Order: sequence, then structure tokens, then C-alpha cells
Amino acid sequence: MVRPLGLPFDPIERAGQTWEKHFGPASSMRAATSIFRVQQILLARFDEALRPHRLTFARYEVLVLLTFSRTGELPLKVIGSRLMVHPTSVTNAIDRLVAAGFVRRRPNPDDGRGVLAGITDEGRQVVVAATAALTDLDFGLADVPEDERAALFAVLKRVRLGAGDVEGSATLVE
Amino acid sequence: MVRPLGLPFDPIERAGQTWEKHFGPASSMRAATSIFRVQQILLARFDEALRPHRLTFARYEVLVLLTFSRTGELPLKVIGSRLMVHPTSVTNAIDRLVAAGFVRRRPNPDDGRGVLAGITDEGRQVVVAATAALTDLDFGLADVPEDERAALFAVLKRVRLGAGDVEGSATLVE
DNA sequence: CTAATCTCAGAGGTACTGAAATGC
DNA sequence: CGCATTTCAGTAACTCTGAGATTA
Repeated sequence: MVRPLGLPFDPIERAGQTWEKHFGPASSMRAATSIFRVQQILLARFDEALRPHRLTFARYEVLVLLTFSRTGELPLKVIGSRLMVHPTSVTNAIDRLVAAGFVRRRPNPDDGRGVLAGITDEGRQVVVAATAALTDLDFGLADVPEDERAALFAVLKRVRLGAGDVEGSATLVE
Repeated sequence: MVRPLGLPFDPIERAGQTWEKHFGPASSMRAATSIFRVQQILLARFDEALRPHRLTFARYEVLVLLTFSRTGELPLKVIGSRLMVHPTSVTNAIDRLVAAGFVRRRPNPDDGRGVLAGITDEGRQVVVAATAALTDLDFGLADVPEDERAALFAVLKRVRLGAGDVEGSATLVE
């Protein structure tokens, strides 16, 4: 749980006002700083909700991805690109999921270089429970009305496409 | 620099579609996942822009805060609450800024328990250069139109207030 | 005495680089 | 051969806990 700050003013608002006096327009700075703070708040909420299930949010995402796959198995390479994490981070996450009994590893029969991660029965059970915990929280966004969630997603999508998340869309916004 | 993914589809969009089939409404999940991804993209951009100045974004924020103060000095306690970081993180950041020659430490004459961090001339110079680097980047939000930056800030503010960032505002949205 | 401020030691989680092993 | 996939070793930066020293 991120400790409530309980300040008598909004620190980001105040930083924005001071910024405008010293440096100029502050809209980007305020928005960027808010993204950092909210990410910190959400991550703390998620990890708190997931701790009883012996999961972090990063590992939960891996399990969900495996649940979504037809066979319950995916190459590590695919996991990394879908979740947008570094290959060594995938190895690390899978190591820990295997240690917890939620995932099995086996060589990819279709590609001798590769490895498949497959979800276990225990992994499927924990995903259900963990998902219930997170949806109870509304993914930390209970204070945001439904239409604003969609707007938030749309605005952030511009940034993601600009960073090359989707091939050929770096200049388009659909 | 976060590597471009160059996927043939948007991984968050796809996860949202699959989510709706398995679990139900996905607007919160999509928005929350987007916040995580964009935070990762922005942080990578900032740290890349700041590396030539021997700063991380966290340390840059400390220097800016000191620049904004009347005397160029602030108690560590104030730095921690304004930047919303843990006391031990403040100590760590100040340690490194002192080692880089950007900050000086001295006992707080008004409170024997406390410590003041003060920005040095070299620190003031580096803040100017680093700020130019970040504003050149539009804080990573060049792809977001001006009015949407304000909207983004407003939506995220609901989450921050709900987490208790501002005393007495947990239930209000101004 | 209680409470606040700061520091230190240690643990946990993630990201990244560079190099190696293996197989396409 | 070049290239892709995974792993390992090491580094870095941050967060948090718990303990201790100092002082309001």
C-alpha cells in the first residue's frame, strides 16, 4: 500500500505552477509526473492484492497470457514480446513461477532453440483467484468513470504508437 | 531507449479483446496496462536524455525542487513528501547527488534531528542543461496534443486524490 | 517519555549489458 | 556462416522493512 501523503496541497499542481514561473509551459511536465505517480499507486495496490496469492503483477500477467493461449503453452519469446518485457526478465519471471508450481518448462518441439512455458493446474487456480482480487479493485481505477477509462486508453495509445509498439503505426493514430 | 516492438498488432488491444471473452469488461485492465507501458516508455526516454548530464530522472526531480526553493536548500523530509518517495530513497538520491557535486548536505540549524540538502553552483548549471534536454522532448509527450495533456492530468488526478495524495480530498474531485 | 528525522543494513523485484550455448 | 532464442553473470536503480542514533 502506498502511504497516503495527506499534504495540504497537490504536490504536482504546485510543481506545475512553479515550473511555469521558472521555465514556461508545464502541461507535459504535469501529465508525465502524474503518470509516474499513478503507476506507483496502481502497482502498490496490485502487488498488495496479489501477495496472498504469491504473485507479483508481472508474474500474474504471464499467467494470464498462458491462460489465454489455446494449449496453455507459449514460447518465452512470445511472452516477452506480448508483455513488452526484456528477455532476461522473462527468464526470471518464469523461474519464479516454476518454483511456485504455477508453470512448467519444456523444450519447444518445433524449434530446438526455444523453450515453452506451460501453465499448471495450480497455476490456473491461482489465476482465477488473483483475477477476482484485481477486478474487485477495478484495477485500481474505481475512481475513474467508465468513459474516462476509454479516453485514458486512447490518449496513452498515441504515446505507445509513437514509441513503435505497433509496426507501421508510428505516425498514425487509428 | 525502449526498443520498438514492431508487432503486427497492439498487444494491449489484443489482451483486452481476449480479456472480455474470458473475464468480462476490460476498460480498467486496458487503461491500467497502458499506464504501465507508457511509464516505462517515458522513463526510458528521460533517463536517456539525462544520462549525458550524469542524472537519473529521480535525481533530476530533486535538483529541480531545490532550484524552486527560496534559499536553494530544503530538509530531506520535505523533499521526500513533495516527490512522494520513501525516506531511504531520499537519502540514497542525496548521497549520489553529493558524490556528483550537485548538492551539499548540512545539519538543519532549526531542527537538530534534520538535514538540509542545498544545491551547488554546479548543480544549478546541470539543472538548466537537463531541463533543456527534457523540454526538447516535450517530456516524452510530443505525440499528445495540448488539450489532451490537460485531460490526462485531470483524469489521473482522480486516482491520486483517491489514494490520499492531498489531505481531505480523497472523496472530492476539484 | 513519545514522536520525528535520518541513516544503515539487508532483501526483493525489475531492467539492462555482454557473453555464452544451442540450433535455425 | 549469420541469426535467433535462451540463459547466466554482473550491474544499476529503486522500494521497503527494521533497527538504531539523535533530538524535538
